[in-house]
Amino acid sequence: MGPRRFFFTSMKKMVNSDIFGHLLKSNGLFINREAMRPTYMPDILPHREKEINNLAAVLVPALRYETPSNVFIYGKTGTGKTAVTKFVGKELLNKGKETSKKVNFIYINCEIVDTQYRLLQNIANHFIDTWSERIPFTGWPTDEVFAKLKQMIEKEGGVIVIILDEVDKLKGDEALYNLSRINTDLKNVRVSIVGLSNDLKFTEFLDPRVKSSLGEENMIFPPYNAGELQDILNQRVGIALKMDSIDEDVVPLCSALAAQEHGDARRALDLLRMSAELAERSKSLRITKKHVRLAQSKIEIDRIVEVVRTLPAQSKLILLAILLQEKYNKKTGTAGAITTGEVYEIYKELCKKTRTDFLTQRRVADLISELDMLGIITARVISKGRYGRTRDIKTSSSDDLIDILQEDDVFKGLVNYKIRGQTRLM
DNA sequence: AATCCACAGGAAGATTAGGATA
DNA sequence: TATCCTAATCTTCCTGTGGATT
Repeated sequence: MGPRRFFFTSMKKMVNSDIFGHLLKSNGLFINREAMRPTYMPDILPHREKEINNLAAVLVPALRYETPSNVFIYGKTGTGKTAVTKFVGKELLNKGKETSKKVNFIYINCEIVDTQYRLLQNIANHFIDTWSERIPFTGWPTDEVFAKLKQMIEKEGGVIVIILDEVDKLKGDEALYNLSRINTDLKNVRVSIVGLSNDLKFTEFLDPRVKSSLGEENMIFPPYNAGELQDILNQRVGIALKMDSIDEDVVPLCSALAAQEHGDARRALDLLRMSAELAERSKSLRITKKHVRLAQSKIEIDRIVEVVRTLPAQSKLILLAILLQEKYNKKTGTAGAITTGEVYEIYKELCKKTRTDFLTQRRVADLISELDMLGIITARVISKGRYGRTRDIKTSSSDDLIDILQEDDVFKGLVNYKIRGQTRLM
């Protein structure tokens, strides 16, 4: 053991290994980095007092062992649905403990837990330490899990509030139907459900029985306006950052930019956090508008890179065709304006090279407009008079997307693919 | 004013994939 | 495990059209 230990300690001295220590010491701008993460739960949620009170009013019967109404809450992303419900839930639990009432509060994100089986399993496993053995990931018939769940919560007693975040992601409405009727089979315990959704039309094509029983109360969270976003950001700045580490026009800028994007508080926070991190990395003493601009473009680029990376193969081939044509045009000095037809021809060539079978032009046209909607390219319809009507296709990001496509093994050989010198009118 | 290119983009049917059900 | 259902994907066939050219 001795020599080995010596080896390592001496290594440490030899190599310039204290990279983190160096970064740790360089006094950054943060006091509490966590406070800028979207998961952070502040003690006060600005501009949501009304929503908090409304929800609390609906749930308060739980503390008297009465069944609270089921609630549906709508609101776009970043309007504080999750934060408000979690906040109220926490308070409810506290009050329950204080008054020694049996109140349970379960939060489930249906985007992750998206089938009836896993939903029931998830709820049931909340009570494992109070009673019984765990329900396995798979194997049991669904109705048996349901029966077991009822048995378990009956034993638990009291009132159980279940939060279903992103309910619209839940597959099939059977789960909701069963849950909404669960109270009829229970004596000792009351269950109430709070569903969160960012899709206003969600209930429209829901089983009417579920709709009426779950939508006893409805709440709508409006988007934040720029001023409200400023208050939220300022609150976080106070917790997260050192004094005097931020220009006073930074928060208004972040708020304004996020307000344009439907008042999404998460966006605003991400933008601010990224600005702060960029400022810190560039060893600036204060966060300035410059950093916000940088952060904004970085977020945008990150988004595009992520989207491109997860694109289906066919779309990738189409995108590559566009990129190659663009490169070719740049080299030959041909002016922009790539048409659908041109893209399709190259796309077909690429498919032959990769031994992929190609889609029809009709379909490719749809995929092109899909790429347009994702913001990777811009494709607007133009008329070239006698020479027809087509789309004018350009990549919208100046960044080199070819590198990202190259990660895909299939594309390795294609990136240097030469477009045949085609003589084309105009 | 008439023509006509090179597609856009709608409708409907076929095919496929993934999940539910027996 | 087989098969059945549904939603997404893709094809086929189609009609429509802005504006340079004739």
